[in-house]
Amino acid sequence: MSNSKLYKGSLSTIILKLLAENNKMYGYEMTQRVKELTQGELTITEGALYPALHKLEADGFLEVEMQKVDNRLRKYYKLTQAGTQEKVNRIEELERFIETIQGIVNPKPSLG
Amino acid sequence: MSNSKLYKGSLSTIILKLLAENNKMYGYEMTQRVKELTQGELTITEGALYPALHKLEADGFLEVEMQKVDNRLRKYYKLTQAGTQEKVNRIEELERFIETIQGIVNPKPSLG
DNA sequence: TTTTATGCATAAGAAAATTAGGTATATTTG
DNA sequence: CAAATATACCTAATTTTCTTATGCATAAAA
Repeated sequence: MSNSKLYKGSLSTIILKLLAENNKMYGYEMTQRVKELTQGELTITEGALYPALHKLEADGFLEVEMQKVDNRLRKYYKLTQAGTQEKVNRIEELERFIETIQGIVNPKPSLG
Repeated sequence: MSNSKLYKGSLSTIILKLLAENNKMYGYEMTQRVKELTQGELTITEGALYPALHKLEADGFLEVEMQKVDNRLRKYYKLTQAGTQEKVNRIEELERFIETIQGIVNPKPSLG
């Protein structure tokens, strides 16, 4: 319940941000981290997450390192150098979007 | 230049908000108003706008009134009662999204 | 022993944009 | 006056990015 809609386009920015803060993470871990960070408000579905990770990797923003834990396979992702820069761009873009939309949704009454 | 990305899903919320503030507007006017309000940061393309307006109308949130001005036809939209309520819901949802994503992008350091 | 959690993945379909075009009238500019 | 720009609507093809529904496999909990 009370699940905030994920606006399309914001997922890869979230992934980049998580990796910028945590050095390396695996997919399942990201879904749990987002739940924590948002107190359950946002659920990243696996059907969205894995393709997004694959695309970021294909675009050269992430690199992969496999690791076996408890006989289960984990696919750890970390930012490449390009990914570190891309994270900066995407965060800027997201923050610009938020400011911009605030200008529409909470318009300041014009002075004068 | 410097054109903030429109996160998919936010357009219809913007439309509802504009109509809540202006009683009635026509499509072209909305594109211009958004440019003004965002100082050119956001450009609503017509290929996105018109289908979105038609969908909001089909969903019963908007009603239409034609008007001829200078021999050119304008299609004025206004909120229905359902549309007025929907606007409240969408704005809430958008604000929840913004808060939620702030929690990821600008996480408050945990206390203690 | 069955369900839940962990961990990856893909495929079908829907939603919502972008891009590129089309029509038409009015106004501005060279 | 002709050409370009602004006003005003529209749609079709494509792309992007989700949701929903599966599937496989191991580990832990009920």
